[in-house]
Amino acid sequence: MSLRPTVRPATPQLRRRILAWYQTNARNLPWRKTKNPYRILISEVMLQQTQVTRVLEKYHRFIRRFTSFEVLARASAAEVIRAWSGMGYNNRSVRLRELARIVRDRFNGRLPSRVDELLLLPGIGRYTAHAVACFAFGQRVPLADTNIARVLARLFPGEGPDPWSIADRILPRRHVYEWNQALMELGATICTAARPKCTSCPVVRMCPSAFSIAARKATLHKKERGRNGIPNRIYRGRIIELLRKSNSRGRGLMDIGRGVKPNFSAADHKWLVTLLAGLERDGLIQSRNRGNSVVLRLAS
DNA sequence: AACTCGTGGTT
DNA sequence: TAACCAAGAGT
Repeated sequence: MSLRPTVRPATPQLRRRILAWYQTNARNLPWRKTKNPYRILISEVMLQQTQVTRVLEKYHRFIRRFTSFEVLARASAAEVIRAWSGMGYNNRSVRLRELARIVRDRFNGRLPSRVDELLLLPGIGRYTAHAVACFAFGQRVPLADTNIARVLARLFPGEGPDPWSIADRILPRRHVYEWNQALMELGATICTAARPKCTSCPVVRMCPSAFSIAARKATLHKKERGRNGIPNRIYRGRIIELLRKSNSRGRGLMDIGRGVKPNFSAADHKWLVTLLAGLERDGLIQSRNRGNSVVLRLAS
């Protein structure tokens, strides 16, 4: 019996090369210069489905205005929603404030550090829980986001569709913070979805997919039929954006509808009412009927 | 488990 | 220009 498997995994070399590459190629991102759990959490939630360049614009202003869980918990929903302007997925801002209140009321103002505790908080799923555990609390946990999933799928084709199991298998003992950041960095800057820069890749020699951009599997997904084929969330966003500017509008539904949808007609009334109910249910707005008109405002 | 939730840049 | 894409989460 041999002392080691006949086919030695290439992971040691893979780790070395990727970590070395990261050392000299890491972007200078503000959330990489702190281990403050609050700031790490804010950055990770902002980064959900949102480009780094967009987050960079808003991150500083947000944490300067809301400096801690305590401050964020004390703010009104409307304030937080306004500060979220331009970020998209406005539900995240509401959940972030709810999270801050839970941390204040039930965790003595300190963010839990364990993954299983983090997962119970609103707006925190598997990715964010692991990211916070690793980046803020230094824990040795694997990480898989869309970048890492793409990198691993190209490096290890045929190991199944679950990036988490691969990430777990190749996770190094040490330098886990740098490792997880490096995998994301590689996916974001080199191993990109559209035109991977294989000539600049530190592990091109170990990559079965090098220079063979996997034919984008025809994304079968998402109908998202709204009005005229435009998803409802677009109109939701327009309503929120309107309310960010003018706090309250006491007008007819017709006026509100015309404010967010061209050619808004009486036939769209029911649709708009449903839309507003959804926004209210999500804690983004409050609406009151006042006779023949409606008063809308951002939630308090 | 498919669907929904913004926003704006890139192709 | 229409489609795609971006540090996912909730239902």
